[in-house]
Amino acid sequence: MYTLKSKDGEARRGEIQTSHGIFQTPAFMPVGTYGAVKSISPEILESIHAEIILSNTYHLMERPGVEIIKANGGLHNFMSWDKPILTDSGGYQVFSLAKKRKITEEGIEFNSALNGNKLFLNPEVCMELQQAYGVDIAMALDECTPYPAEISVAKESMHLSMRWAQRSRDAFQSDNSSLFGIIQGGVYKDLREESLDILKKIEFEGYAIGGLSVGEPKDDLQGITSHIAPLMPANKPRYLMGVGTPLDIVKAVESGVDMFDCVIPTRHARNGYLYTSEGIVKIRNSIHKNSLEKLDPNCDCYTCSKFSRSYLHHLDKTKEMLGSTLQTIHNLYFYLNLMRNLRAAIETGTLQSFVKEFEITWNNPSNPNIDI
RNA sequence: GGAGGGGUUGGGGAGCGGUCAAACCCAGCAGACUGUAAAUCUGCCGCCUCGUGCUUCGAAGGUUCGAAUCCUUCCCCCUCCA
Repeated sequence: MYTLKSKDGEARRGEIQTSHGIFQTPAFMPVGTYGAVKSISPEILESIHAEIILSNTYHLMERPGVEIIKANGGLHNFMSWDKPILTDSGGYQVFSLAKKRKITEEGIEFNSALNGNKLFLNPEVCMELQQAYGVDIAMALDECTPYPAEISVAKESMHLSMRWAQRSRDAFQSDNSSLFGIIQGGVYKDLREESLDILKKIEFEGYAIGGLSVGEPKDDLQGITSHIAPLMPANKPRYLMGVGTPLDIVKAVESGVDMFDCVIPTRHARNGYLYTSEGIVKIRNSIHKNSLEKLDPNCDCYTCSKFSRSYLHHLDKTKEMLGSTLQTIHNLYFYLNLMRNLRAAIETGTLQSFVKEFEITWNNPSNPNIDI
């Protein structure tokens, strides 16, 4: 499934084969929680060269429900996207919907936010759902350990995730899709190593680092990632879940991570927070009201090639749907383009200088337009 | 001409003797957002020398310890009847 094409330091340039085609790594997966990347169509996704997207097992289970997706011929057909799809298991919802769920050894009980119905998710159900959706990459059910967590709590939580990982593996049977295990262990390196060892013994088609970017300091995010990524199997994909800012991603690629997903480009786009070659542009701010400039003079995306900042500002202020669409196109283009540039840098062995250059804009406290 | 109802801080609109610089919504200004309960949320939004400070609720008088709130006159607006 994974083919390594070249390396530059720890960084890896590769590609991953799925039954819905190949995608290049390092890869960024736009998030389409409910089977749609918010505000843009699959056609647009293809036009900005998205090669794989992420969707969500739990949210799709709640709405529209697995039966409707099955009746539509699977998730690809349902949403008319014929490239690879990865689904998160719902493990993150254990964390983000903390007030609405109960965790036991057996699984997770959710109280639906929609109608109060009791929903139940355990590794077996979770695997069954993801296989019924027909996704290319399924994730093991895990508990995303919150931050901060005492070492004893993080350890117990990690071990639960590992038992669930074994059950996920046992329940997952498929010839044309893959299952990834998820490393937990909070900000504790020894727990992370232990978690990885357990998962390696179980054997998955890929391995993910979970439970990061949940509020921990940047040093922990980078520290844990750079520590654990190089220890992950070299012949399989490495996926850092839920990360992150452009700088987070660049750093993690340097550490040898292959796959990313994050709501930042899409959610921030809808909130008028846009990534450009010069830093952040908050298009909602009044300073852009009269600007005839392009959003990013160095960007080739549809939004930047056709519209002025004052138009984007206007769309955002009037809450026109087109504003969300154009801004999402731009932010995703920025992310996908960044991944392209990273891949090219690894291929040519110039990642170090690429990162240095990147940090001039994105890791410079004296630049007001950044997001460290 | 007759009968009623109104005029409140940018707009809409509460308040109807003290707890009112005055709810709430919109607009405006800024901030947040990392495996999406998020096209969402938070803060600010009369003035200043920032305080038991000042000036506000159509205008001017009055009652009262105290008025956006009660009374009088005036000026506008709206509805209905002629």
